Amino acid sequence: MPELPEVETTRRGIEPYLLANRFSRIKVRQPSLRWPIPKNLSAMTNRKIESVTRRGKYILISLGRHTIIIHLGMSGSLRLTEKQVPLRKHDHVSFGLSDDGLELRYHDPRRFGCILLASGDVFTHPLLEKLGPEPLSNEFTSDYLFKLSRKRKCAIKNFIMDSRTVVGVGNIYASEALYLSGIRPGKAAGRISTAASAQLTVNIKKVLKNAIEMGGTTLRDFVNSDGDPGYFAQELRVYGRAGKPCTTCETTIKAVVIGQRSSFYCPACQS
DNA sequence: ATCGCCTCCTGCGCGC
DNA sequence: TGCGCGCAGGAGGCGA
Repeated sequence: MPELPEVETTRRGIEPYLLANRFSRIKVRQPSLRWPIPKNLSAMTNRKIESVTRRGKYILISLGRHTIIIHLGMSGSLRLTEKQVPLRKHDHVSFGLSDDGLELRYHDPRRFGCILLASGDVFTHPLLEKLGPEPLSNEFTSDYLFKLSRKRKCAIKNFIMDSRTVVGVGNIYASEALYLSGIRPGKAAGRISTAASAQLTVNIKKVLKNAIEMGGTTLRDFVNSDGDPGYFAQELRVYGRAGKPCTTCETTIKAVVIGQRSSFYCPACQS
């Protein structure tokens, strides 16, 4: 389940190899991802790769007029390998690079991810146009979060995981940020105080920044690595710790399901 | 407009 | 040790 930090780490890992390079061959083996891979993806060869950016959990590879949009879903990864390295099961797409004998491979056992193609302004693509601010940007402020949450009855955890509110907050970091902010995940978004909203904004930024920094340490040898920056060894305070003692007060951590997703909190530290 | 449920898919963990 | 079942999970889409 790549969350934003894993996606950003992947982006940073592949960027140096892609920039100013070209795809010499694009081979699609399994086109059935979340949406079918467009047939003309394979035609996107020999175009200069102008940038490798990220919007939310989408990796954007700009080829000038066209942009390849890649989402890793929950089991996807992108790895660089030498072309002669045998394919693994679930290596659905290979992007051969022209310069250096390397290949970018999209691997996704559960196929919840997607690879799409946009032409023109990628930010008007339906998947991108309604996205909220980047969590680490100056646009994501406590004031913004507070105002947007007014009169909202949904759980605060669902609210911060909604990409229209803010992008890139996945299930793990939502639980962690709410813990650090002393807010119960099931609390109605509209009932969050200004102080809690400020805490939450800061802590969302904090957990994501921490994880990205930890990811940075895995960037060495991105080529032929296991391609899975995966879950950084960041200490998780509540996620997956149901039944274990809270690291602050030793109260037993509780698990609840909110919006079909497992959520964890300390009944004493969070209200 | 907002909310909550459903869906896609495979690997894994658990229970027997 | 082996098998089968059920669950997890990002996020768009849809029905209420």
